[in-house]
Amino acid sequence: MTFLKDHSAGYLANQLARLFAEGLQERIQALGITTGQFPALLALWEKDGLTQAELVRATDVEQATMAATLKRMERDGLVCRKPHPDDSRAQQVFLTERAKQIRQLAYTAANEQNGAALADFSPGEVEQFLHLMRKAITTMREQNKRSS
Amino acid sequence: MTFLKDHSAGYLANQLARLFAEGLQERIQALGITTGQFPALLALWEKDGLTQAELVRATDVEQATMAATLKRMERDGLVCRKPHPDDSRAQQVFLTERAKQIRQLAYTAANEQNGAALADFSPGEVEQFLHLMRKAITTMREQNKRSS
DNA sequence: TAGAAATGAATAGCATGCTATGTATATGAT
DNA sequence: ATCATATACATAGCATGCTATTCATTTCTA
Repeated sequence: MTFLKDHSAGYLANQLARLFAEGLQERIQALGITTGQFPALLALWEKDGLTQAELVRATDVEQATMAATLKRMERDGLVCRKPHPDDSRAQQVFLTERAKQIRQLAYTAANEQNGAALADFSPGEVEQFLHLMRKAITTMREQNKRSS
Repeated sequence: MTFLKDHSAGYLANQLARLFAEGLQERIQALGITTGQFPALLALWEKDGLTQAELVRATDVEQATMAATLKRMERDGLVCRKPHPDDSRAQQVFLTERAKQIRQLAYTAANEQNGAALADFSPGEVEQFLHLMRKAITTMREQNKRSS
C-alpha cells in the first residue's frame, strides 16, 4: 500500500503554505519586513499601542513566538516598546514611522501574492477555496481545543 | 483600509498547515516520529536505500533541510547510512526495523488526521479542495521557478 | 588526460513556530 | 490584609525550513 501525497490534504496544505510564504517573502523583502512579522504588523496597523498579550490574542501564534517576533521587530526598527501606564507587567508596542509608512505597500504585496497564487482560479473557485480553508481551520481548532 | 485575514488565501494556508501539523504530530508522537520526518519516511517506505540527493528529489524540501532531518532520524534510530557502492560522494539511507514496522500505523495516522480536518466536507468538497490546492501549488511552483 | 563544471553532502546562520519554565505583578477570595 | 491564583512577559531548548558556503568526488570537454 502506498500513500499518495497528492491526495493528502495535510501534505498539500504544507506545500501550499511554504510556497505562499516564499512568494510573499520575495515581495516584501524590499520593505524590510518578513512573513513572520506580518500578523503583528496587521494588528498594529489596525490599532497601535497594543500589548504583547493583546497581540497574541489578535493573531494566531503562541506567546513565546510573539515575544521572539517582537524582539526581532524591535531590533529591525519596526516597533518600540513603552511601559504600560496601568499595568507594570505589560508594555505597549508602538510602530515606528517606517513601519507606519509601508502599510499600503505591504497590503499590496500580500494582495498580489494571493492573486498570483490563484491566477488560474475563477472568481467562484476563489470563494470556494477560501470557504473550504476556513471550514477546515474551524474544524481543527475545535478539535485541538478539546484535546488540550 | 484594512486587510482581512479571513479573505487572504496565504494567511489561511499558513493557519491550515500549522493546524494540520499540530494534529498529525499528536497522532504520530506515540510512533516516535515527527511531521518533518514524514516526507523522507514516505519516500523510503516506497523504496529503501535511496541517497540523500534522491530523497531531495522525491520530496519537496531543500538539500540542507533533508540533511538536518536525516541527521535527526539517524539519531532517533529511524535510519542508518551506508557508503554508496558506485559513488563515494554519496551514501545510501536505509530504514531500521523499527521504521519499517510503523509504516501502516503512520499511514493510518495521516489518513485519520486528513479525515478529521475535513470531517465537515462532503465528498465533492474534499475533491474540490484537493484539486484547488494542487492548482495553486502548481501555479506558484511555476512562478517561483521563473523568478529564481 | 588535464582542467572545468557538475554533483553529493555537510555545515553555519537565520527565521518561524512550538512547549515548558521562570519571574514579576495584579487580582480575587477568605 | 494575606495568600492563592491568574496574567504579562522573557527565556531555554527544540524542530523545521531556508540560503549560502565549503569540500570532496565525478563527469564532461577541450
